[in-house]
Amino acid sequence: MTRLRKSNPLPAARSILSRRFEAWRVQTLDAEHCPVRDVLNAIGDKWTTLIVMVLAAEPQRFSEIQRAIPDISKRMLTQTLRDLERDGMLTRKVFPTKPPSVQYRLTALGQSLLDPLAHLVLWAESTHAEIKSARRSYDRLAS
Amino acid sequence: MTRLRKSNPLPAARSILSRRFEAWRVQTLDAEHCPVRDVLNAIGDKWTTLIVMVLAAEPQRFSEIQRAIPDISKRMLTQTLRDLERDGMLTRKVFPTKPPSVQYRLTALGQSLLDPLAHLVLWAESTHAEIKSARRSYDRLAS
DNA sequence: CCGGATCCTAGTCGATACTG
DNA sequence: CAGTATCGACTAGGATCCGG
Repeated sequence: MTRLRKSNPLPAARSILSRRFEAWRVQTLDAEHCPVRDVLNAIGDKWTTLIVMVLAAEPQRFSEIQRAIPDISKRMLTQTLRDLERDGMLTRKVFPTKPPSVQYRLTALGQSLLDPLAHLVLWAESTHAEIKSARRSYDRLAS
Repeated sequence: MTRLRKSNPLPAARSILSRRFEAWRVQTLDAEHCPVRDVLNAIGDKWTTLIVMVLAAEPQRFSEIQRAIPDISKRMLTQTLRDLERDGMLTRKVFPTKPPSVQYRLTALGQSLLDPLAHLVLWAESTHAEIKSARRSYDRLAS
């Protein structure tokens, strides 16, 4: 019975982060209280990160956010803002003007998300071309 | 007609990253070729990041990955692995043994994702308690 | 201006059964 | 062992109408 030997480790740098992942992996990944799953579930949807990034520089009003993200519907903007408020990522302040106006502002917790998010954005920008290229190759072979 | 003044900027540090976001915001966010949307769409699903993290330390076989992520179905594991392969994040190597065995290994591109991902994981772990607490408060008020 | 309420569709995901 | 195929449930998300 032919069997694969224990697969050899990746050639180069097993960074500290890699080992961190290993430690993480043996941890609770099975449960619903896994932080990673919970967080990814929260920010992995279509609009959350975009909204957080729009609010990064300064607080914005509902309609300002909507203008910044042209193709979001009011429904999803409202819902996503509510979820973010629920998670303590932003505060919602109503000004009793006429017509009313509502300002959304990142909390300290929300701002703390900007840093890891920025790393992801930079990675996205720097690898986007390569990913698209890989996709084209793959699809070309599959055709 | 009462109208809100231009909202005042956040008190503290407008970091370099914040300004980076501002620059990013004026850019193409409207289109489908926006890198951020594309990438978030790719890694924002339920399993992608978990699989990448499982493969972080060393290449793994199909069933090894499945054991590491107990509640993933074969269907989703296969599909997510295919998507990752298509995006050039990992390579798939079939050993013509009997029964067959397939090894999945992160490419350099896939490994480059580990770094931004690690930041996100650390953030998730360090803020998870606070987020859950915020959620409880919110839900308590809504009840 | 800022939503809430409702309806509806398209995609995501899981369960199960089957194959080389 | 490592998948594929098919079905059906669930849900994210869009369109539209309405209201303070």
